[in-house]
Amino acid sequence: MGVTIKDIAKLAGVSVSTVSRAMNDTFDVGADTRKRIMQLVEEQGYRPNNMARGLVTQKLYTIGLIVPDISNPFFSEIAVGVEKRARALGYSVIFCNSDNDPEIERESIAMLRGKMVDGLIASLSRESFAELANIEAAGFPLVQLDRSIESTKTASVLVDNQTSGYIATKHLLELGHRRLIHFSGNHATQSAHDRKKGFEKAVREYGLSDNEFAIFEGNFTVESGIRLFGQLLKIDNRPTAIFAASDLQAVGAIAAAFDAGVAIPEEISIIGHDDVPIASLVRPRLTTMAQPKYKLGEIAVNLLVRRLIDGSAQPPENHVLQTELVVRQSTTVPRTY
Amino acid sequence: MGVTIKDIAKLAGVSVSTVSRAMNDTFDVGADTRKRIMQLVEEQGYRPNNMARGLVTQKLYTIGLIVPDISNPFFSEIAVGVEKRARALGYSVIFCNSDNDPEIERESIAMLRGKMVDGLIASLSRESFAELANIEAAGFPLVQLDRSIESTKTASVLVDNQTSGYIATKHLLELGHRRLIHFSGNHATQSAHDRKKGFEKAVREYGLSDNEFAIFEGNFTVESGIRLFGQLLKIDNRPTAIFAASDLQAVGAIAAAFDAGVAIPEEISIIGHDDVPIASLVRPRLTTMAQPKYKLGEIAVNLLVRRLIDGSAQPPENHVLQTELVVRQSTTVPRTY
DNA sequence: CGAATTTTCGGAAACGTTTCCGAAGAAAAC
DNA sequence: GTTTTCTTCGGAAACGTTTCCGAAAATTCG
Repeated sequence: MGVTIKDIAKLAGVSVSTVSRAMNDTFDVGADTRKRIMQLVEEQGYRPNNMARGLVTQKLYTIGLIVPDISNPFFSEIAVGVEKRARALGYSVIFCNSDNDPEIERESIAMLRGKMVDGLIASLSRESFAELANIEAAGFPLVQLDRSIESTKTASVLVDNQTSGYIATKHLLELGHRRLIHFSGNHATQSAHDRKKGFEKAVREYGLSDNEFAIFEGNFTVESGIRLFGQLLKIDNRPTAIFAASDLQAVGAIAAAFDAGVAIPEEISIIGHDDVPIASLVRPRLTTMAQPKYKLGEIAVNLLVRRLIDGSAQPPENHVLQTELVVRQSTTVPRTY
Repeated sequence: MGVTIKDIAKLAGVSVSTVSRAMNDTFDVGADTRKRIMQLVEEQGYRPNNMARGLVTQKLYTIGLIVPDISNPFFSEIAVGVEKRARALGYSVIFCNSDNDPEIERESIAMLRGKMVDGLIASLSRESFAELANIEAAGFPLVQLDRSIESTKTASVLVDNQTSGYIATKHLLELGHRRLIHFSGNHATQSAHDRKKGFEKAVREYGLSDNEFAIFEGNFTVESGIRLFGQLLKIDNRPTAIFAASDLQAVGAIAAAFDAGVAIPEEISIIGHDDVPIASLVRPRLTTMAQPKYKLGEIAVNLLVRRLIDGSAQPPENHVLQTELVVRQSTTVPRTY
């Protein structure tokens, strides 16, 4: 359709290869011819066809990004981190929503590979381990995002969810709470699993007995928070504090509390996880564990392009970032009766 | 790297073209040879290289998506709409954040075209009209998203922002409010412009005098809502109702109101725009104009692939969707003193 | 059974690049 | 002035497909 390298070559009266070299190499072409060529390029608005180029160089300067749901504020912030950093390095990104569905994940991976993306950044469900083994075996560059897998063969960037859960819970315990509940996240994810582990560890460490804490299984959504809070209202010996696996969940719980007329944090303290934008908007402002979301995305692409450039010379790095407790208004000391 | 069509051809003892036909056409190849080939394909895990294919067919089955900020819940919902619909139709999508920066927009468009995406869905700033003319002239398939441009040569899907602003304002007026303020959106966007128009129209229609309404210029962010509300507190003859150009802005205003101790909606009614998820989470629940976000994305890709298939046989369609007033808790009748 | 038609397939060009190799000419060395 | 070395360039192969064209084989028809 557009203007091609042949057109430029013809116009400049040189061969195709000379034009190519003029555009890529810095040597091996005369100064005046280069100038002439570049001028033509400018005039004609020539842009090399990356597909043709990719065919021979095996590099498309495109990376794939697979996340469960890009409308989830947690992932959308990661996505902008990925996109911005990628663009700065000359890459562009194809994204796919997986809905945490292993079937869609598999499909997306296959599609992306067929499209010859240079590498993949993915936040996969635990069911997709087999698929990951394939990717590894084929030597396809991959960095795991947010969700760790056991294999040490693949690069990853993730947060230390276990100590994050531990610190969140400890915050509650140190305030004096002794009846705790954890709203868990999607059990298919490693991070939900780890946060729960952290909760349990803290609770054990403080010597709480089995009837002093409980775990409500849920997922990361607002609806889950609403539902779980409703459930909580029905039990006797109501807890004085909640550790929600996500801010969305926590915000849902706060809304439900408001509607049920239970005062936050006076009657029940709530701590969330992630520090998404809503967290500081909701009243009371949500105490939460802040994830370095933007940074997660950034580091992921750093790791990936390093791998793309070095090949597999270096062993894969596994970055684990720490979260940060940000205390706002939704947690306080328990009421003394 | 992987297994190529030649390998399959060799294994099957047929020519390359036969393998190609076996995979694409439904005729022109014997039933038994086809079966043999397909079996090999399965065994060897062969997937055609889309880049090579795209080179000859000029179709990559990839579309570009340019939005100002994918972490904005409005756009992220649109994004899942386009991604899901695109995937259903066999396309994948490359996305770019433009930050409403014409420079980045230009860059992204050039990059996307070099990558030979089949078409483009974009939500561009008004400054990029010149660029659009180029795209049109080059016959590059484009559908304008959410933001209209004057040209009728390009397909578009957008909401009727003017009547949306009109209806929102009318809602306030019908409740009895007579001192109104509009928090405007990013002036670089057409939609902000149109909503403001709608506000003005309604306000004139109800015969408000110049000192009974005002417009505070801002943008679509939470911070803008907070800042503008602070500004509002300083004026005498405080308005009794606000029409905010976006929910984010409205939510910011509600938070600021909460902090300043002004009761919503008793002292000031607020209506937002978009109906993003936060709107129903915040207390009081936000009255707002619901945009069919997911649908916007869906229709955009429908329009685009229709164009991709038909070529420019059909004239470009311009879909304009209507918003819907959803009344929640943040608006009520004005207090009578 | 021969001719006409249909089915099934292979060869080759093409898509737009990059890159290897070698050649021609200019500059440097002797 | 001849040989050697650089510099600058062109030719051609290659990347992995699709698709056009034509040929061989198989089928149908009279």
